[in-house]
Amino acid sequence: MMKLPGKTVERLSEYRRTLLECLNEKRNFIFSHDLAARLHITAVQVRRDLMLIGYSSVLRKGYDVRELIDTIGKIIDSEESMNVAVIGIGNLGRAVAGYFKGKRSKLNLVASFDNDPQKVNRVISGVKCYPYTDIERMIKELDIRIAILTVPPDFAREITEEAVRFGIKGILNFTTIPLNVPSGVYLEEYDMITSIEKVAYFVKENKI
Amino acid sequence: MMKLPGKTVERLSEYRRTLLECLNEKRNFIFSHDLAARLHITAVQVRRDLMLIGYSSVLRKGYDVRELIDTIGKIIDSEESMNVAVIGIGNLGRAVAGYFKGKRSKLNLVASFDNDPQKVNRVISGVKCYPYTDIERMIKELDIRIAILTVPPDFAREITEEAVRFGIKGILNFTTIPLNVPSGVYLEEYDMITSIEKVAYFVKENKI
DNA sequence: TGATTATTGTTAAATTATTAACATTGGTTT
DNA sequence: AAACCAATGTTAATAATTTAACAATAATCA
Ligand SMILES: NC(=O)c1ccc[n+]([C@@H]2O[C@H](COP(=O)([O-])OP(=O)(O)OC[C@H]3O[C@@H](n4cnc5c(N)ncnc54)[C@H](O)[C@@H]3O)[C@@H](O)[C@H]2O)c1
Ligand SMILES: NC(=O)c1ccc[n+]([C@@H]2O[C@H](COP(=O)([O-])OP(=O)(O)OC[C@H]3O[C@@H](n4cnc5c(N)ncnc54)[C@H](O)[C@@H]3O)[C@@H](O)[C@H]2O)c1
Repeated sequence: MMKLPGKTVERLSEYRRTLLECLNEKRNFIFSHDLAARLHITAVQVRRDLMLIGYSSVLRKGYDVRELIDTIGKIIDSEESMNVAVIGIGNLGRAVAGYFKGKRSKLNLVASFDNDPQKVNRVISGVKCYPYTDIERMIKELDIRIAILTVPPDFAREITEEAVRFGIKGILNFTTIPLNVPSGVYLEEYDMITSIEKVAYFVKENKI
Repeated sequence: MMKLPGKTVERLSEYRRTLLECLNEKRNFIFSHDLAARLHITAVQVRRDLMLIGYSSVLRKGYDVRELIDTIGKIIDSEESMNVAVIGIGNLGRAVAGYFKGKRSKLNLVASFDNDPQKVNRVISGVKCYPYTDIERMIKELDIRIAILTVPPDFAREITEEAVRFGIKGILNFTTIPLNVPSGVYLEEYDMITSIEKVAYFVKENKI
């Protein structure tokens, strides 16, 4: 399977989430335009994405929900589950940890790291917090591949550099500092302020 | 000024954040490639974006940091400041509120709403929490335009429908439910799980 | 001063992403 | 069974976004 466009990967994740909702509703088949409507995109887009992963519908009943969930899993999940850690278990870190814990079977949140003595060696939001000084050892011991970065901006660069050196292969950066990673490490950044400013801009423009 | 592409608006917000950092460092001028490097994009992209907003550099010293900050503000900020509320002041809501409070001069977080009796009528993460039942009155009284939605997924649709009816013009949706809004209302959605799954996918692919 | 260099703004080209078009498939209806 | 229909997979067209190319400008230097 050739590497998929990032946008398609994002949508596959969304398809799966939506399909899981379908299962809850005891819906076993779904048409492309139905799935599309739930996500407010076009049916063509759905069909095109599914074409890229080589999934075909059955009969004229639409896509087999369960089967498609599995197929998407085969594409976007890793074979064995992948371990994730939150670095900086402050306000945002706790929210993410609490939310994430136990959500995805193939992605396990196995640790958090912090340097606040009040926090280390406790279970916070369902996940054990280790002292940051142990990060090298724990990354190796727990085979952590992905880090969610929620430390104060000033520490983001240094911590990233270290985490990568110790074996982290993917970073989701919620700090406001753009990071540098060597090739071979995948970086995804999200800046809330940017999102809100974007909303504000289009609200303003609509008014005119 | 014609309506700018969403991507450009996002970057303008990022440029401004970076330029504010420059001011802190007492840097008063910056070259396009410098600004680009800090954000890990290309200099051409910076120049093209600035072209779109009609900003020109001075001399061969690069862009005047202070001036560019102002220019970007004129483009993406609204004339008078715009009021924002968080709906659902749980884990994520509190993180966002605490982070956002007092960050942007033109965007004021003026209220939060919740239906938990333990939370209403208290100041939480620096912002007053009102009972959800007062939302109609408060949106009007405080002239709230933008809502950040951090309620449990099951309530997202209904709350959105009401908020829009009461005058909300922009929504930043952090719930996992895709929302429907009428035209004239701007919607931005962000799904953390999707981001993490995307990271996991590319980590997996890199390995191969 | 005149050549050189660095940096810009802008047009054009390339790339990426989305949407449209349409022939195909197999069920449904008359 | 013939005509019709709904939905699909795929190719082609369109639109959006990014990158490249390059002439223009002014500072620097020999
Ligand atoms: N709260 C939000 O909604 C929000 C939104 C967007 C971005 N952010 C960004 O996310 C980051 C965290 O935000 P927050 O509100 O959770 O802040 P916070 O201060 O509540 O949390 C930061 C945590 O990092 C820990 N920490 C500090 N230095 C550390 C170090 N050197 N090593 C390990 N841990 C360390 C602190 O002890 C704390 O627990 C910030 O960079 C912020 O800009 C937050
Ligand atoms: N925590 C995260 O990092 C995270 C990440 C991604 C998405 N989300 C989404 O964000 C939302 C909130 O997550 P959370 O972790 O903060 O959950 P939470 O349960 O901590 O917070 C939800 C808040 O909404 C309030 N609420 C419930 N029903 C309400 C109603 N009808 N009207 C007004 N307020 C109501 C609750 O009292 C609570 O304070 C969820 O939809 C979740 O899927 C959270």
